[in-house]
Amino acid sequence: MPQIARLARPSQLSETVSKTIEQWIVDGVMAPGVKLPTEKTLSAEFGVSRAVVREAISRLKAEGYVASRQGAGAFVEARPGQASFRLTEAADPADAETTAHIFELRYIVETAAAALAASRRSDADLARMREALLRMRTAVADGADGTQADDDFHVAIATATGNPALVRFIRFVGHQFFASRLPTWNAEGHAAGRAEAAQAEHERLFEAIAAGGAVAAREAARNHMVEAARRLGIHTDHWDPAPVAPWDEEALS
Amino acid sequence: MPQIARLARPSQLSETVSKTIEQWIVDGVMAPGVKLPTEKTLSAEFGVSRAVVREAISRLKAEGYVASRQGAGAFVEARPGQASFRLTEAADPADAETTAHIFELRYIVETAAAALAASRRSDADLARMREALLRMRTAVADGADGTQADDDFHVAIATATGNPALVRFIRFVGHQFFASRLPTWNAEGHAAGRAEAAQAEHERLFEAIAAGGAVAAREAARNHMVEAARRLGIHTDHWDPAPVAPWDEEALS
DNA sequence: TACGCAAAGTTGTCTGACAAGCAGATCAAT
DNA sequence: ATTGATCTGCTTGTCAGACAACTTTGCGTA
Repeated sequence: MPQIARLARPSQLSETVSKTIEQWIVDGVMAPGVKLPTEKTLSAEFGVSRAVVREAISRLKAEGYVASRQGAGAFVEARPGQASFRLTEAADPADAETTAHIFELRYIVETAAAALAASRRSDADLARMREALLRMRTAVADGADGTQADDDFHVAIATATGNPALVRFIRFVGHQFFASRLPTWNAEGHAAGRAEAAQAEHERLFEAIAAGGAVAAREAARNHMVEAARRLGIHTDHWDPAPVAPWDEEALS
Repeated sequence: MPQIARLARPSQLSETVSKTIEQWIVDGVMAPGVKLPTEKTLSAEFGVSRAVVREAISRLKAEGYVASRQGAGAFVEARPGQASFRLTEAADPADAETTAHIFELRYIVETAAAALAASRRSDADLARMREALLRMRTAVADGADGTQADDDFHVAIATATGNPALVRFIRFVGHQFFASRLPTWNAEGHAAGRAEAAQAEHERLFEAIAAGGAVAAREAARNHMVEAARRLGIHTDHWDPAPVAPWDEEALS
């Protein structure tokens, strides 16, 4: 069955206006902190109604490029890091290749996070991981749905890194690809032993992090992500194996 | 001089509506592909004008959570990966700690990208890197601004990975933190030898990638990112050193 | 010079109208 | 029975106007 592509719709005026202003900002034509032209001016210049301009500015606000103050105007956001980021182009299909690329990025970040979690985790972090692990153990034993516990386990690892940007990224990707955990945890996954295999990987990952072994944690996470990819039919041969090395763990303290 | 916090403004109605609907989506109350209530219904339910609802939906569209079709309605986006991601909370100040966290994430991704670029790069990729390198060489010689060439060099490396998600991420973060390159390339940076030092790091990174050495590329990128962080006053002692190991490079082919 | 106030300007919200497109039902032709 | 055409009702996209809430500017007074 060939992938049926979505029929393209004409862009809305508000999207066109929004993209144009975004380009001004990205190209540096409008610098951070600078005030945008008034809605009245933009309406006249673009030849559209004020409502269209307002919707365009709403888009820019949602994307973090612009902040507005009633009575004062709309300003280019000056704080770096506020703009939003998308893993894909709007026109990208939800195909296997796109998913594989994102999964590779996820692999890079999650293996690094595991190593960091091993060296930075607190008792509270470990308790959080343990709790999620227990829920997954129960799910395996009962043939039940462990996807949420699986997600929570990964977020707990990210939390142990103490880096909010990492937490936000891992949480975001985990949610966007929540469906990727279904083949592991659905009835078929249980019957085929995939849930049990995933759980063994989780247990190993947890042991490494609890033991404070950054190298072991990295390797356990790497293995888990590779196996997870395999369960989804994603090829991983060309992924960076993130080499395992003799390691001086005292240097991490 | 203490950081002066922005005075909080009341949320706009459209933002409140938008955040509420986003929560429905994130919590799974509204599943991917499902049709949102009509604008008329949302307007009545939230007790706001239709214009506010439209602005809220414009926000959700900008964030990739929703796609609308004229005459049909607005639908929860079914394709994973379309939603947008922000590295920070809207209320986060643009302080050094936030920047450091983001820099660490960038470090993780860019060091991995360098290793991948070394094993996957094409002649065209190398030409692109060389071109950017040459522009930076000229900037060092002339005491000129090399920030754009610096950015282009990093994007060329990301491009060599062949992973569009990596390219998008590195390009995005590079643009958001464009200002982080100024201390290297401004007059003071030239006078203090920072531009020259950065360029030496770039040259080493390029040599490793050109030679196809994933381990050497990783180490060169790691060193460059750590030095770049130091130039910005960011502490890197607790960063994952991404160990260098004896490596079987045949396994990468 | 500093403060208070008014006026002008700007964003936020509401309302109403019409255009453009979609979904579903119905009917006719094959 | 299936396909194509047409119609109707509904929904989103855009426009215009009005008013509320807030900000900025300019002027007058102490």
